[in-house]
This record gives sequence, structure tokens and C-alpha cells, in this order.
Amino acid sequence: MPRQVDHDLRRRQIAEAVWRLATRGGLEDVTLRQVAAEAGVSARLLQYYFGTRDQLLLGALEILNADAEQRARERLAAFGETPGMHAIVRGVLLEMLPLDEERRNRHLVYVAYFVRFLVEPALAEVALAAPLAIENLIADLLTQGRELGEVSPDIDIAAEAAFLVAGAEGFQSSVLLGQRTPEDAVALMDHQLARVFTGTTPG
Amino acid sequence: MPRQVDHDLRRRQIAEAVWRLATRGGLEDVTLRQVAAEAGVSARLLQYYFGTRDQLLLGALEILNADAEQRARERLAAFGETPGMHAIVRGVLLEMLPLDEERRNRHLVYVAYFVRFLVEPALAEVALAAPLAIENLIADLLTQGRELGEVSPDIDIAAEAAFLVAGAEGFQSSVLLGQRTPEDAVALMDHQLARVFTGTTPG
DNA sequence: TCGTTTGTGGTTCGATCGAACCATAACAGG
DNA sequence: CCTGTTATGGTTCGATCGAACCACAAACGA
Repeated sequence: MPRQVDHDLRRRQIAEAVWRLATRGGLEDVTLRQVAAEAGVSARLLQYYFGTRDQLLLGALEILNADAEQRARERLAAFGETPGMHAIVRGVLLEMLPLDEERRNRHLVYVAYFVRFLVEPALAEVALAAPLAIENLIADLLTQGRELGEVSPDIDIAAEAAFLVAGAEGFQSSVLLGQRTPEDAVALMDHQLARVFTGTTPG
Repeated sequence: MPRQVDHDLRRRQIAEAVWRLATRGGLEDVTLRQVAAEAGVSARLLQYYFGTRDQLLLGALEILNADAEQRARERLAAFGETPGMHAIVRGVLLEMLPLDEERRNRHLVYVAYFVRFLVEPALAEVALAAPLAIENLIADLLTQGRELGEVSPDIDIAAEAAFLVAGAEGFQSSVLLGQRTPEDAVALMDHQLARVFTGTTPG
């Protein structure tokens, strides 16, 4: 291969330009010319690395998703040895909130893509798996927590897992729109977690 | 005035075309030509009734909002005389869910506009008021319910009101994406309401 | 009856869109 | 030192964009 250039790096550089434009003006601002200008490359390169515009949108979303999964894994691994179930569940749920610029932008990109998820199966396939997986994960963790005596025995685990995830998703919108501070959202999540977990602290 | 034509009706006819296109392909499909074709009028009419494209998007959103408010009012009024607080709160929250085609499409339009809310103050002003008002309304209703003995005295009203609204917002997404049935969402909302309201049924 | 205002359709303009095309530089294998 | 593949830039094409413009029909005031 000539001209040793890191392909993945190049694709990432272009994908980031797509994200920035999508968070600013929605998908309608993600034109090939704009992306090329934002990424500092020629329009021809977009064709070379991603092909058509639809493939560019799909590719940028796939990279975004891979990033999100890896970062979430890193953050959860940073908890160290055997944390309590309370802390793990809290960590997973808080990962869904736009608590920093990175996650905020990520959620904005998802919103920009949202309507397309309903129409284009290729995009939906990429984005629909995560929320369901998270909800099942929360349910599993709550079940383990119950066996360890950390979770109140009289709660409906499936129902609570679903509502905790739904609440986190709801906070996404209100925080993004500036109607609620990230700190408030975290406090409200903790309030619900304190109800589900009996007498434990997230630490 | 010549040629008696109902202005508001005309504007509504055009606005509905905007909604349909926005729900299908996002705002990027809402071009003047597409809207004109969808509404069955000439492109010139859009200019006459709404002016520029931005004003068209704003006007269509205003009409959508006015509709939503009126329909919500109607549905709540249909409850008849003195319903219990449980039923009222349930009605308000369920109004947020995409339970029928009308509300489903409405939420899809909001999603299509979402990213713009962050950038264009004129749009944000129209759409940001509702969620806050709903949360305050829920909190007020819960306070009244507590005075009537229908609400558990040991719950944090503000926190629960916020989380109920957030949960409803979260269900919007998952129901729209087909990850959860409307019936499941209603059942999950009822599960939380049953916790907040002591020994009452929504009837 | 005759302007004047208001509503409606059709057309045009410059800009920009996505995508294809052409040229060529950089490097690998022989 | 070639030769072909890979990587990159520049340009062009037909279509479509938003917005302005032009022409005219319909109804009211005088």
C-alpha cells in the first residue's frame, strides 16, 4: 500500500466533522461540501472513504456507536474491584446522561439521526440495540443485587429497570435543552436509586 | 377582501404537509417544493402565507403546539366531574405518550425540530415552555393529592413529579422506535403511579 | 363602473446539492 | 527502474434548492 496513511484515523477525522455539523444544524447541514470543509479535506475524499452520502451518515454513526461503547466500558472499568451493585447500576444509568461535552454531543447526534432511524433499516439496526441491552443489563444487575440483599425484595425488577432507563432517556432531552442542569438530573436519578437499593450508598 | 378563502384553514393545510414530510424524512425533506406538492398548492402560496422557509417552519410548529394544547385540554375535560387526583395525573402523563397516530406524529415532528431548538431561539421559545409547565402541573396535583390523602405522605413530590415526566419522555422515544408497545408504556407508568398514590385506582 | 387591494399560479435566477469524472502523486512488488 | 495499485485533489454535470419576480383573477370601495 502506498502513502502510508492511517485509514481508520482518516475516517474518524471525517466522521467527527459529520458529528460537529449534525449537532449544530441537524442532518440537513451535513452536506458533502460542508463536511469536507469542516474536516479540512477535499470533497473527493469523502467519496473515497465512505462512498455516497447515505453511506457517510451510516459510517459516521457506526464510529460514534463504537466510541460510545468503548468509553462506557472504560468508565465502568475505572470503578475498580468489586463495587456494590448500587454503584454499578448508577454508573450505567449516568453513562446515558449528557454529563460532559463528549456525551452531550453524542446525544445530539443521535437526535439528529432519530427520524431516519424510523425509515432506514440500516441506520436503525446500528442504533436500536443499545437501549434494550442497557435495560436488560440493569434488570440483571438488580436481580444480582436482590440476591445480595442490596435491593428491596418487594420491587418489580423488570418494571423498575424499564422506568429507570426511561427516566434517564427523558433527562437526556431536558438537559440537552437546558431545562435542567446535569447535577439536578443526577440528583433525581439518585433519588430513585435510593428507593430501589435498601440502605446502601453508591460508593 | 376578495375571493373568500379561510386563511387559517389554508395555513393549516400547508402546516400539515410540513408535518407529514418532517415525520417521514426529517427537516431536510421539508423543502418548499416538497411542501407545495404535498399540500397540493403552488410554491408561491407558501411564500404568501408564511414568507421564508424559516418562517414556514416556525409557523408550522406554532400551529402544531396550539393543536396539542387544545387536544390535551379536550381529553382532560372529557374526564367529567371531579375525578380523583390519580386519574388526573395519569391523564396528563399519558397525554405525553404517542398512544395514537395523532400524538405519534406530533412527537415525531418535535424530534425533527429538536436540534434546531438549540440554535434558533425563536423555535425554542415555542417548544420549551410545555415540559416545564407539565412538570409543575404534576407537582401541584400531587400536592393536592397529598392533602386529600391520596398520595403517600413520605414521597418527595418535586422529585417524583420530575421523574414521572422524565419517564414519560423516555417512553416517547422507545415507543416511537417500536422498541416498546404503547400498552407496555402505559402499564409501566401505572406501576409508578400505583407507588405514588396510596390505595387508589385511577378511576 | 372603475381602480385598488388581496389571493393565486407560473416562471426565472443564482447558488448549491450529490455524484461522477479526470489527473496525478505516492508507494509496493517485480 | 518500471508497473500497477492506492490515495488524493480538482473539476464538471444535471438536478434541485430558496427566493424573487411577473401576470392575472376575484372581490370590495368609491
